[in-house]
Amino acid sequence: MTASEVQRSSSRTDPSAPLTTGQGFAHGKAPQTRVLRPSAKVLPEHARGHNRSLVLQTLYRDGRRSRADIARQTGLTRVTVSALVADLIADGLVVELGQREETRPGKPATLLDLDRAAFVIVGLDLSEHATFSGALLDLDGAISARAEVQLAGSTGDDAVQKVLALAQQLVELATAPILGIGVGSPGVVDLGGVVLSAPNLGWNGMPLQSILADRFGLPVVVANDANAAILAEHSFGGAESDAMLIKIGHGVGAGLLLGGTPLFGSRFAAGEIGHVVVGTDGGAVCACGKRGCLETWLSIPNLIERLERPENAGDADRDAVLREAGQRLGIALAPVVGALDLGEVILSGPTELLDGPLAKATVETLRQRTMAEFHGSLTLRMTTLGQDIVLRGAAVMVLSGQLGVS
Amino acid sequence: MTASEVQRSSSRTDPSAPLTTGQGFAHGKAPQTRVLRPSAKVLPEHARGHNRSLVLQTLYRDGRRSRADIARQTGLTRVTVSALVADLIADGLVVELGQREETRPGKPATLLDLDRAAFVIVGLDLSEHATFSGALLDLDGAISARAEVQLAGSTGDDAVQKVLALAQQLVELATAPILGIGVGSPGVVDLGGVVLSAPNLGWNGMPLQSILADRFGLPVVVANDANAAILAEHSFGGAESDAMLIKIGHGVGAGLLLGGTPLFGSRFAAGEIGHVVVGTDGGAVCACGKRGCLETWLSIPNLIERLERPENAGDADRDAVLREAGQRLGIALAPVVGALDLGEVILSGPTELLDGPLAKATVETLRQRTMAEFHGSLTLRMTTLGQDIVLRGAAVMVLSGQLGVS
DNA sequence: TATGTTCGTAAGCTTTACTAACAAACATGA
DNA sequence: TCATGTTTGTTAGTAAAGCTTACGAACATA
Repeated sequence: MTASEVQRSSSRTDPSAPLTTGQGFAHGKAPQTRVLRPSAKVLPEHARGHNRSLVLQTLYRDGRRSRADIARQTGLTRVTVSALVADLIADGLVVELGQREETRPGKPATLLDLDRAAFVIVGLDLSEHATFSGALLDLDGAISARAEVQLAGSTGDDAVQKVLALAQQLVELATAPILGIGVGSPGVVDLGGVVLSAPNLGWNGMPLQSILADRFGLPVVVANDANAAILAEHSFGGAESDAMLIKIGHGVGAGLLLGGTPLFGSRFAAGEIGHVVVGTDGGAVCACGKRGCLETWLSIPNLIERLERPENAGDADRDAVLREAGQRLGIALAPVVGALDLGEVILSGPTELLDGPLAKATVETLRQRTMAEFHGSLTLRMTTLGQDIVLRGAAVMVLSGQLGVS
Repeated sequence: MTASEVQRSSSRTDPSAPLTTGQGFAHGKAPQTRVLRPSAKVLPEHARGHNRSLVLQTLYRDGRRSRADIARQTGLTRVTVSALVADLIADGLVVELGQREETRPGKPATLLDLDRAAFVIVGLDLSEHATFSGALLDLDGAISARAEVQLAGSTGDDAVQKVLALAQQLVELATAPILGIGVGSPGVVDLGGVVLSAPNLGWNGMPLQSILADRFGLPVVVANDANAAILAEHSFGGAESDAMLIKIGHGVGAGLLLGGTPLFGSRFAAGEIGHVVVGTDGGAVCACGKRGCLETWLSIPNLIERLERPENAGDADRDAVLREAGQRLGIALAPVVGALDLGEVILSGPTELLDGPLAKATVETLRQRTMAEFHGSLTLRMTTLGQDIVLRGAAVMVLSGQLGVS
């Protein structure tokens, strides 16, 4: 059975459309600017899709449950759950595991679970400076194979070709049907997976999602790398529903999760904080022309440059540099944390630089500059997902879009 | 027909529950922190409520339409629209206006409209310093009667009594059934209308919504004043779906609308930016103990105090004071505007102080400190709704909660 | 006057999830 | 040992929702 057969089994033809009506990442939220038609009509079959996702999500998160268990947990009846489960088994998404061992009165339950080996997801991370990396992930987000291509200075269509080659490698490695391809790209990406602007790659209005969908005939989701990262942190790293992830690398970007939903912004540029000016006391000149942009304080190349200066050779000097960077981050984040009432801020990037004086200074500055009574419980921590955070976020986007699960 | 009969006609008993399943303000979004049951099951009747709201919304916004017009606009069939409209007419929400005058082939259409005089809304604004004000509003948000009570230093339960007295006055003034009571309160308000913290009124965990609902037996929505204001600006003032409203008065607060949905924050304290520290160069000591809080620069009492100093008597000096306040606001907002990719910032407060050098300096500072290429099209303007913005926002909350309309 | 168009409604169908009822399979206690 | 109670999953029938098809009414136009 192939992935496309799964789609056919629901008599669907559009490969990029979600299998269910779960709140898909790329398809769920319309790019509403000033909606004329406030919301769409709802048909009974939409409710069906929602409940299907609900069952799937229950199994995804808690696994090894009987139909009766699911019924109790979701509030649906056993009859309805049976019907939905039959659908899901027919689609190859759910399998019966046999009877429950546990000894208790009544007919023994037949345990179910997501067939976590039935599908794989292709995840791509385009956010590193010199390398495009990719992986095959299972439905739990575990990585079973890796691949990468060197960018070697490619931009524009050449860079697209590298993406296609990388995806091709991974598709060929797959030993199970592919549920979809998720891509975390730098820059500004709209809801249709068009990279509106990624200066380092020379992309302006590059329709990456369509290009990949046309090439592979699979569902594809393309989104900003930091947005992917915050989704990964939410699904796999235990992040709260109101959280912000700061991705510090060659540049500085952020992903925002508000009420469990990623924020895109009015021009899809939410989280682009690298060129916000920090403080009222000057700072270094930035590539963008302004003075004191967050990136001049915090990007890894800038940090390393300052750390390698002769006058910063000592441990105390090194700490001072990191502390100052952390303070600047705190100054920039304080208004955001205050205005959004965030519960959690997560840092992603090189641990050896971020997880120490820098993070400590950031959280201290945040506490000093916001209302302690409300934000005293603010958490700041490093990501627990390491370097694979974007890859795993890309998988979450596919899971969310195709199964309504996350 | 009374308002409570409307509810009974749908065989509903809970007066605080919405008539429809529209995305209600107070009831729509669960206070999700880490949801165990991801989302609720969906029954066919929920779809019905949604479509009912859809029809209502179409009539609310565009008015004077036939059943066939609505069908074309919503995508529902004429048959379904007829059934929904029959429901709405039975509930007294919609009336037939007679046949369309316009001469064209075919059977003449019967025009429908919301019965905009059938209900009134009680709106209360508790955000002023010395006065609670209230109004009766029709479904279009127009004010037909006003009332107010002097606070006279009341706090705690005394202040609640003043709210009840004000509401009582307005309820007695009503000449049509009351759709509900909307309240804009200062401080932190949770989704159940409990005022968690409003220092000036001495409220801590005050269940204002329940108190009002118990007293009047009507649907009640209580929310933060700035949140109410941004909703008013969205519904009546033409604000975009990603916008922020800064309410400057005795304190400084903000309301955020992201993707058309108000933001509440992880502890319901979203928008509480008055005590965020601005800049890196000190500033006046604030009542909260910190230095350089936004309120020390921008609150009206602080502004007036500085303007009335002898050394600021000249026009140029006055402008300098206002300009500095505007710059400080811009410094605080820049990271927020950048991170959220806001399209629009709206100021609410005394026009004579805000709408001039202050607003000009704010927008200039914002442009200087964010990425021009993305935020060059950022708009900053005064509210068009004047002093009644919170009252009208309170009405929007009731409309949204009871009819799924806004 | 005949024709075509549009509106609103009636009748019947499909889909959905519900309730009620039941057989199967187990534990438990008399 | 056997009757009883419990739990599971399924079958059958019902209610609600929106759909398609069809039709009469009311109009404009050739």
